[in-house]
Amino acid sequence: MMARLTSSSAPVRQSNVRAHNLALALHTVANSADPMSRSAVAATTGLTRATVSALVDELVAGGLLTELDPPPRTGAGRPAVGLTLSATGPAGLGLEINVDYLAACVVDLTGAVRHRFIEHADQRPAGPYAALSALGRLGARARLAAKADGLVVVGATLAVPGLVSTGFVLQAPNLGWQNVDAPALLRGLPELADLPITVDNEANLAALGELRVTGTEPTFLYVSGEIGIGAGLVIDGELYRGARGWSGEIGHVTVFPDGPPCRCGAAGCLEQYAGQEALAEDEPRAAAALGIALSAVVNLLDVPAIVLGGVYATYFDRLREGIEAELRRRVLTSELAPVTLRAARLGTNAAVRGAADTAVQQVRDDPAVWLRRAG
Amino acid sequence: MMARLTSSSAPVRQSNVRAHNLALALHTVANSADPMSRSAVAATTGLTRATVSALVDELVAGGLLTELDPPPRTGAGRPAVGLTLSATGPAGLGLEINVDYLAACVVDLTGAVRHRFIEHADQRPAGPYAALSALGRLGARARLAAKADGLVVVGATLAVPGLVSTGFVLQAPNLGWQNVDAPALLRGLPELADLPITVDNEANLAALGELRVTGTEPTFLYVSGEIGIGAGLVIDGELYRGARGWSGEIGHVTVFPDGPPCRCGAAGCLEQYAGQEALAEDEPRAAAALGIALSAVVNLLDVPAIVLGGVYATYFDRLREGIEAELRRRVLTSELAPVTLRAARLGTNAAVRGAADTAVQQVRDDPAVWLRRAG
DNA sequence: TGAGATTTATTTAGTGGTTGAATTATTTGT
DNA sequence: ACAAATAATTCAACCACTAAATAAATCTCA
Repeated sequence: MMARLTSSSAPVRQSNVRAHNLALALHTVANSADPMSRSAVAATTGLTRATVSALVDELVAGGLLTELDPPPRTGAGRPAVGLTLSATGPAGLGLEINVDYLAACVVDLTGAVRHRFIEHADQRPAGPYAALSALGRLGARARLAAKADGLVVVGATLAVPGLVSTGFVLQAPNLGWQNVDAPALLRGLPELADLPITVDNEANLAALGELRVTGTEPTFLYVSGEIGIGAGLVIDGELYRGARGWSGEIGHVTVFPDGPPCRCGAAGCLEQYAGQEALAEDEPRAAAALGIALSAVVNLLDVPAIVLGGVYATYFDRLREGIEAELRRRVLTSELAPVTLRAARLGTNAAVRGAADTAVQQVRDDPAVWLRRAG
Repeated sequence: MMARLTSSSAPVRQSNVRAHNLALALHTVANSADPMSRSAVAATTGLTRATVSALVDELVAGGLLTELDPPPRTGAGRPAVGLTLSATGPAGLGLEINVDYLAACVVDLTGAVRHRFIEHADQRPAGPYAALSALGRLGARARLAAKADGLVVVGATLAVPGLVSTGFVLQAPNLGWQNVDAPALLRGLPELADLPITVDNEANLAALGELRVTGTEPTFLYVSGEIGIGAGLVIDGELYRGARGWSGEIGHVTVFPDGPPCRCGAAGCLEQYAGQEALAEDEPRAAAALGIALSAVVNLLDVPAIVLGGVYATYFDRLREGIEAELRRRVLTSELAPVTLRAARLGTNAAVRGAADTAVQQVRDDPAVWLRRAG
C-alpha cells in the first residue's frame, strides 16, 4: 500500500526515518474508520507516544491531519483528541480522455471526490491538440473549484486508453493517436503550467480507483471491457506496470490461435471474442473466451481475485457463470482455492478517480515533501 | 535485488538505519567486480567516509568482508585496502529432489558453489520419507564439508517439482507426492535439526539461480521444460510468487481450447504440446505452442526477456525461430521493442544452486542479524 | 465536594547513528 | 627531505528515537 522507505540502493539517514514514520502515522490515521487519538496511533504503530505526539503535531501543523474539536466521550481518564485526515489539505487532479468524453476530477486526502466535470463529445475528430486543450480547460476549472474549497492541487494524472511510455502516449488506437506528448500539451495551458503531470493507461488507473474504493483485496486483476480490452494488475496494493509500462494488454492474449484476424496483426485475440462488439453478438462465447484468458492469468500469476469493469460490469450477471466454468476447469489450483470474481464497484468514473487519487497518494506516501513545501 | 528496509507498516528506528546501511555497504562491495576501498564504497553509496568506515569495520569483524593484504598499487596517496566478500563466512545449503536424482549444494557469500553432491536414482518408488531422509543425509554431508572449509551454513532451501504453500508440498505430481511436510521430515535428521529450512518450487529457484549467474537482466521469465513445464517470474531481481505461492504454472495455460485433455482435467494445456514427450514428437508444433503461451505472458506482464531452461535449453537452437515467430506476431508491442529470448546458462544445477543462494541471500540482504549472531 | 483512579499528552534525559571538519596515515613525485 | 595526494580515523554536533517522569483532563465514589 505504501511506497518503499527509500530505494534500496540509497543511503538512509535520520531524516528518512522521520519521513517514514510520518507516513506511517498518516497511514494509520487514514486506514482507521473512526478518528484516532495520538495514543491509539502509538499503540497500533509500535512507536512511543512521545514520538507519535511529535509526528502528529507536525502533520497537524502541515494541514494533513485535523484535530477534532468535540472530544469523543469515553470512560475515565483525560479525553483523547480525535485525529482525522484533513479535508482542506492537498488534493489530486484526475484527467481522462476517452473516445466519447472528457473528464476531470478532484480527490482530497481523505479519498473523497470533491469535484467532477464531464464533457460528452466525440474526441476522435478533434485530434490531440484540440482535445487536450479542452481537457486542460476542464482541469483548470476543477482546480479553481478546488482552490475555492481550500484545497491545493499537488499534481495531475491523465488517463488515456492506450500505450504509454515515459509520459508519451505511444498509441491510442481508439482515439487515432500516435506519439503524443500529452503532458506537454496540457502544460501549455497557463493554469496547469506549474503542475506535475503524469500519464498512465486508463485500465491501470481504473484498477487503482477500484483498489481505493474496496480497500479489501490488495491483489487483483481489473479487466476493463470497452471497445478494446485492458487490464490493470494490482499486486499487494501496488500497480504492476511491467518493464516498460505496457502490461495489461489482455485484449491481445490469444484465445483461439486459428481464430479470426485481429487489427493488431495477430489472430484469435481475446478482443475478437469479448470486445464490446463481439460481446453484443455472442455473450456465451465471450464469457468462455474471457474465462480462458483469465485462466491463463491465474495460472501464471496466482491472482486471487478478478474484478470486471466497463461493459463487463454491466453484463456481469450474464457473464459470470460462463467465465467461472472455464476458471474451474482450467485453473490448476481452482480446487485448492477458488478465484473470486466480482463486478467493479465504480462505474465509468473509475479511471478519473484513480487518476486523481494517484496524484494525492504521493502525499499520503511521503508527507515529508508536502510538509517541507507547506513550511 | 535487496529486500525492503522494513515492512512499510512497521516503525523505523536508528537501528534499522544501521541495518539498512550495513546491507547497502555489503551489496556495494558484492556488486563490484574488483575489490573496493572504503572510500570507493562511500563514493558509490553516498554515505560519508566516516560512516562507511564504521560499517565496514563491523562487517569485517563479523566475517562478512575481508581486507586484502596486498594493497593494489595505484598512483599517489595512501594506498587503499581492498575489500571483498569473505569466502569463509556464512553459506547456504541448497537441496533438490527430482524424479531421478537428489542433489545438495553449498554456496558461499560470494555466490561460488563450494560443494555439490548428486545421487542419481529414481525417487518415485521411495516415497517422501525415504527420499527426504536420503536427501537429508546428502545435505548433512555437504554441511560437514562446508564446515571443514570454515563456512557456517545459515539455512537450507529445498527445491521441489510441485506446488508449495507455507512449507508444505501440496502436490508434486511427477513424484506422486501430496501434502508432505518436507521441512519437518528433513529436520528429523539430527544434523539438520537446528537449520532453518524453507521449501520452494523448482522453477522458481532455478529462475533465481539464473538471475545470479547472469546478473544483467533484472526482469525475466524463466521457463523450465521438464516432464511438466514450470516458470519462475523474476521482477526487478525479486521472485514473484503470487498471492499463495502458486504462480508460474505456465504448463497449464490453455493454448488450443479444444485440444487434447490434460491430466489436470482441462484441455489443450501447453504441456500437451510442449511437455518433454510432446516435444520429442513434434518440435515445430511445440515451438509454436510455446510461442503462443509466451506471447500471452508478454502481453499481460510486459516481460522484456525470456530464459529457456531444462530441455528447452538443450533444444534451444531448434526451437528459437518457431517461438520468436509467434512472439513477433502475437505480442502487441513486439514492434516497439522485441522480446529477448535466450537459453539458460545454468544446466540441471540451476535449481539447487538457486536454492543454496536463496539461503545465503538472507545474509546479504540483512547482514545485521548475522552480525548479532556472530557477536 | 474532593481525593484517588485513569487515561492522554508532553517534557526531559539518554542513546545510537549520521554528518562534516579536522586529523592522522601512507604513499608518490621532485 | 618535503610537498602533494589519497585513504582512513577521530571528534564534536545534530537529529530522531526511547523510556521514564510529569502534567493535564476527566471519571468515580465515598
